[in-house]
Amino acid sequence: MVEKSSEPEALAFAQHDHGACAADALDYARSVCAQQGLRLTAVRERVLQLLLESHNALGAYDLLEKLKADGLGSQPPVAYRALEFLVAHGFAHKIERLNAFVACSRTHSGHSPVFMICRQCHQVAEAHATPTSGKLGQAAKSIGFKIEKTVIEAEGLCPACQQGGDE
Amino acid sequence: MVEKSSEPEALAFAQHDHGACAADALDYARSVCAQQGLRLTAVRERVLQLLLESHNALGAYDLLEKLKADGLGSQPPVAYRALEFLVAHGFAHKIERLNAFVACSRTHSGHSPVFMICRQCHQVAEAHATPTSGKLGQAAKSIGFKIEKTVIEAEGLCPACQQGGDE
DNA sequence: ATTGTTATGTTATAATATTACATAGATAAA
DNA sequence: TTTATCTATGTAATATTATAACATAACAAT
Repeated sequence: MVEKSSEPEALAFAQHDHGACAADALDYARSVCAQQGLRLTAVRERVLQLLLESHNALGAYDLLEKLKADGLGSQPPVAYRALEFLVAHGFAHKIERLNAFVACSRTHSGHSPVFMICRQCHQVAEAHATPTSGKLGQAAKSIGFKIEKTVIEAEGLCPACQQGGDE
Repeated sequence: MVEKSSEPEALAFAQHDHGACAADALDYARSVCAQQGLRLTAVRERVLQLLLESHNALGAYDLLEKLKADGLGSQPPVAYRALEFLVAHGFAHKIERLNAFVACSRTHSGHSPVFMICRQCHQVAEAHATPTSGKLGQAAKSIGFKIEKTVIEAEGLCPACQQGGDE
């Protein structure tokens, strides 16, 4: 498995070379797809690129507009199908709170992401947890609930927006 | 503050006297509103009742149909406004994963609910956690993110549906 | 080349949610 | 108790998010 060099959690809110961060992630996706026989088609790759270009979550219709500008399909299913692929294979995540999507910020698979959404600048940072081992996991275990997937999203203010004033 | 007698976490998946559970919750909401000068109007009370009648999450349009049958308003804003009130005051919660709503199952205020959603029977159980003290809280703290609200939703199989076969 | 499979293009429509404005009801002040 | 004010409701229109259905095209494997 190809791995990027280790990186801090919650990258989005930290200073970083975003061009390199996006390029690395795209390379990574390409190599994973090559290894697993997945087809990272033009539409899928472009959607991933678009998601990687910002640390904000993008809605399906935001993406569609950009696809249209590129001469790719402009009807909703085009975006939703690409997103479905990217999410299914861990290259992107849906932020349920926003009905929008972000590129996955890490290169490990099988992880359980948690998101921090800034309500001011709308950037979304991804960190990781093992919810089945924490309190949620304990609660589930104690009542016999079998967790298959978790949605963990915190909303609040990122460091920069706390500085800038909390209007 | 009026309190119901203590109850187990994640009530929904346990055997219980549901009629009493719903009636208690409604009484509780009435007393809180009386104390706080909140107006638990006909529409708001009916929506809460409807949510309390089932441990499944209901969509705004599900509720609207039932309101219509009662001779109450049948346009979307009627349901959304009532839900907004109930959520704002902690009598109900939105399940982001489902774009649907459940009655709050506990009588304490200021809590931070976590939900377990059965993908088979669609029942939703509410438990509680203090996310700011767990791993999410630690991650947030370490990067300086200020959490204001959390969405924690686990999807999987409830005890009954694990028995019944996992089709 | 032919066939099976997967992805895309496209139309239509479903499901969820909000804006805007008019009316009615409750509360409070005069 | 009338008036003013504020809050909630009714209603129409529309925005936003998402899917179904089916035809066409691209790819992969004989």
